[in-house]
Amino acid sequence: VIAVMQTTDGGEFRELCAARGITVTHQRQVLFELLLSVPGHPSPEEVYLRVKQQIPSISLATVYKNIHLFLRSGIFREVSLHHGSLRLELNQRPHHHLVCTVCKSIRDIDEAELKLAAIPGQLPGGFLAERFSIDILGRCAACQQKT
Amino acid sequence: VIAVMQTTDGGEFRELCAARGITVTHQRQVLFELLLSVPGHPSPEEVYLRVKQQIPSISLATVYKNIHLFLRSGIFREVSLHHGSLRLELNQRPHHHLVCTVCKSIRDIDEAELKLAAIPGQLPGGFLAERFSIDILGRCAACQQKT
DNA sequence: GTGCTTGCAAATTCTTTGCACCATC
DNA sequence: GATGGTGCAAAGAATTTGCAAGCAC
Repeated sequence: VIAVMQTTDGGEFRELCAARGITVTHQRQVLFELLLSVPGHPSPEEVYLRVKQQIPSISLATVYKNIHLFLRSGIFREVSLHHGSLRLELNQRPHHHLVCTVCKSIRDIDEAELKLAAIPGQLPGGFLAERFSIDILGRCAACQQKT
Repeated sequence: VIAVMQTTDGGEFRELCAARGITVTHQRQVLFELLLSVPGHPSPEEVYLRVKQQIPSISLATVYKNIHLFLRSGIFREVSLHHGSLRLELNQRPHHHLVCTVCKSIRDIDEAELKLAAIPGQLPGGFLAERFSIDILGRCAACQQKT
């Protein structure tokens, strides 16, 4: 399911918000339109610097609050879940991860339990692959019950 | 290739260090043995609290420095690359990521370019999968040249 | 003995929070 | 006009850095 449409006519954002019970503000509207147009995987700080060009008075706190609002309501996603700090991988067996999007817990699953295709030898941009890592995102049993 | 063997007889760590030109210190040895025995995906802070039980005088800074040393020399890994801050996913097409372990850049690759197996419907621990995300880790073209 | 490592404290970076004022419904 | 949002500044995490003293080779 694609949460965000490609068009950018402004009315669309109001609909997204209406459907989720989110108040529409000027800051949110501009932030939303900007995020649709930004390439790559920007950090909140990078986003802030860009929005600032359209709303010079906007604060970094507002950008953070609204980014989190968008993430919570499923309008945008994180690249990979941000655990707030570095996490070490100590499991030496080939495995992948079941990551809970609610509590951010990580559970390992043996590679053998997933039937995988091989990585193509040839990757775009001359990228040299060394290994790969699959995150299966969803809800752990405990967080399903809390709903 | 498994960088770390299963045995924990102490001499092994010296070999690992010798092979990489790393100085062996008491702190490093204890940290290494501890990491081999810790389950899950601990943060530096969690690791610090545990090492402290064996070396009460150890500092958090030393734990950080040595964790990074271990990561740099390939003795341990991160769960997923830590970019220092939250990163937004704005690409609305189904895709995965080519992540450079050197410069930490993220390049998208269309899902169609990878032939994938489906996720099993039944996952351990009653985990409810919503989507999945593949990181292909390696070196981007630019970082390959710098070597 | 030399050079790298440690521990401490201070500095940075990233993110969140409290609060007075303002905009939206 | 009530409710929730914004901007500011301060507080809080997470991480890094500078430096004097100590350990490894």
